[in-house]
Amino acid sequence: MLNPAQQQAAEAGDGPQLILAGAGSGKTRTIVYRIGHLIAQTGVPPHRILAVSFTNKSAAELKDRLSLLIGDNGGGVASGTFHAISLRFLRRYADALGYPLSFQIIDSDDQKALIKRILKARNIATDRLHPSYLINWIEHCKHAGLTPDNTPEHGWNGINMVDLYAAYQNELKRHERMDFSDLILNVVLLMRNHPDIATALRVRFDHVLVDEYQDTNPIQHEWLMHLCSEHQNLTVVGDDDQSIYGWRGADVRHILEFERIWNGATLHRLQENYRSSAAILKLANAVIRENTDRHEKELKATKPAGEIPSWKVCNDEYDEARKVVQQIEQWQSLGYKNSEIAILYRSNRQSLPLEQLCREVNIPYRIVGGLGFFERMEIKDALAYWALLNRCGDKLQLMRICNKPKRGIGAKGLEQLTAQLMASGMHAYDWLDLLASGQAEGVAKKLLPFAQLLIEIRAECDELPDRGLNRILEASGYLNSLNAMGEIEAGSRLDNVRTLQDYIEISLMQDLTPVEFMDRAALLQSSEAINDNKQEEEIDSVCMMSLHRAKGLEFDCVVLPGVEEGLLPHQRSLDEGESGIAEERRLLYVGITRARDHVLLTSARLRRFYGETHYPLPSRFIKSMPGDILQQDEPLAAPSPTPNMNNEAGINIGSSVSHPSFGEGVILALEGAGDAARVTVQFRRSGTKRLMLKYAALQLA
DNA sequence: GCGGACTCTCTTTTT
DNA sequence: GAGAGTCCGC
Repeated sequence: MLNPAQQQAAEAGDGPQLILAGAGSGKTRTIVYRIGHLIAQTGVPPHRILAVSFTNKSAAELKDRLSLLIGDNGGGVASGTFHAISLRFLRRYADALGYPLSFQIIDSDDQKALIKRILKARNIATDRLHPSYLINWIEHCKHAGLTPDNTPEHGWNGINMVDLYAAYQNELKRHERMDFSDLILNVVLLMRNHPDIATALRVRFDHVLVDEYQDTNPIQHEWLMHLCSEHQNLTVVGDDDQSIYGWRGADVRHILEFERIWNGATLHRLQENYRSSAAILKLANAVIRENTDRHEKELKATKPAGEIPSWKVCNDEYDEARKVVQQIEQWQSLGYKNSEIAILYRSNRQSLPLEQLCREVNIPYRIVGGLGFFERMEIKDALAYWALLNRCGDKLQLMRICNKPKRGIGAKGLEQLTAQLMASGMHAYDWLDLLASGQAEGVAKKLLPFAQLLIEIRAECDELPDRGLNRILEASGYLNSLNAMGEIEAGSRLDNVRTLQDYIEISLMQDLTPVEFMDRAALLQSSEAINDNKQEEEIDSVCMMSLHRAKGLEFDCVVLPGVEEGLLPHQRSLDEGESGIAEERRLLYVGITRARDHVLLTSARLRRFYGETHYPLPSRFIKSMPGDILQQDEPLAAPSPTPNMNNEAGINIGSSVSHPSFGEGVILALEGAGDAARVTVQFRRSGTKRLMLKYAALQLA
């Protein structure tokens, strides 16, 4: 079943184990077998084993495979994402941090709104401090394990950032909310500052296993340290070449220096790739080889050569979509199922033209990720109603829906309402009860019918399969307010609400409490893993998702669209310099190694982004793929030099030039001749411009 | 408080 | 280019 290296890793004894597992080398399989080995051969009780992963998808897969191997639903092995496991701990101990155990999680939308409110209250204009910059900075602190108390002073345009961090944390606490990073940080704080809790958590597990270890950030590292320092039974599996979460604070050094950090760690290497054809691996190896600062290694193919991957240059994103569709149809004719075909892009917005064309030619597709189901407005509204009805909704949720549908509460009224609610010191749902009992004053009177409705419906809730969701949405007039939005929009929103109703019914059949359902919704945010009825999977559809989301997955056929400068590598990472580019290269490597049989890369010469037109060059990564490992439909070097345009400077298409005010750029096109000659230049910083060659004062760079 | 017109930002990636 | 956020007149 396992090859010798996998078996050695799976059956290793106690103590820290580092499994360096290349793409497609049977990583998850090895982890699952190791867990099986611990239980069956070593006699470790299943519930004393903790398996940690990063994404819901890989957590779900681990669970599935464990169930297959061990049966009995994985036999009670504790598993989940860092965030989900942390939440489980916090639901038990968060009171030690001054949080009620019923705290909720704030999603990124509400987080942004909260940050904006804080900035506004302090008269800090968004052009002086951009909200998302502040959010990123705070997250950065949290990933590093810093609280407002021990964060070194940081000024930005004369603004004290640490103050804002503290204010944000206060607001969160006041609203009884934690953000995603808090989940991890707060568990660490519990373990740092509460020896009794630290001990309780530490003795809970005898073995801890971590998947995708290359993506751990310092706070997760400390989290593991606390749990494992005593028994040292930490098994980590990962691949430094697939580290793609640097922006989330992931630090490859945790895996590169694992043996130094965990004394006496045993190293296992899995380098045989069972997934991809030799031709695909050749391409992947060529790409990743260019990165420095990595474990020197090369994936070994176990499969025959197969088809050489190809690269197509397209005119624009629609032409690209057409070529992608053509390729998909060809793969279909070879007998590949849609579900074995994936389109993996760098940025979610790239899906738009692809979706459009797939719809036109009737290729069923499924978008994984993008705007998450639980992030949609109508779902957040409906959940707020439902949570208040089921006595777990909080102030933010009441504020969210108090004027949906319109109840005559505007900005002023909202302010008063918040003040009243805060002054009461009550839970939002208790306060509504108080209103219903006739204690409403001022604006609060406008909420009276709603408060009474809640009490009325609660009485029948236990009988209803969705615990009153539909009743409250109907009776409150919320559904009508959706209907008023126009047929098409209302239709899809109502569909979503109905889907939510299904999810709630499923969760109730699984005996989940309302709070547990809210947790699930907050952590999953997209709807896939919640979906037990396989309805969606029955439609055989092409998968579209970001490269980040594709990590850990595999498909027969993979399309990587947009292999261009500015997209892959992404513009934002270009600005970060070498380390940013190295991560982009790993991203491409991850993309290529998802494929078993076929890979198609595409680049567009013209691409529209927020209304602007760009003329990207092919990705620099293409240069590390010579013609014998990548079929190119176009010669890579200088795209057909245009005849001499009578310019002494020797400027041609593809020439790098510099302009006194626009800076560096690349020539995209030449037209006309002599004094009338014009050039189109794509400047690195100033965008694309069409200039008279004679006056442009361009210099060859 | 509401609705319409206007302006401006946005999306790199995820829990 | 779309959707959200802001401003203003009613």
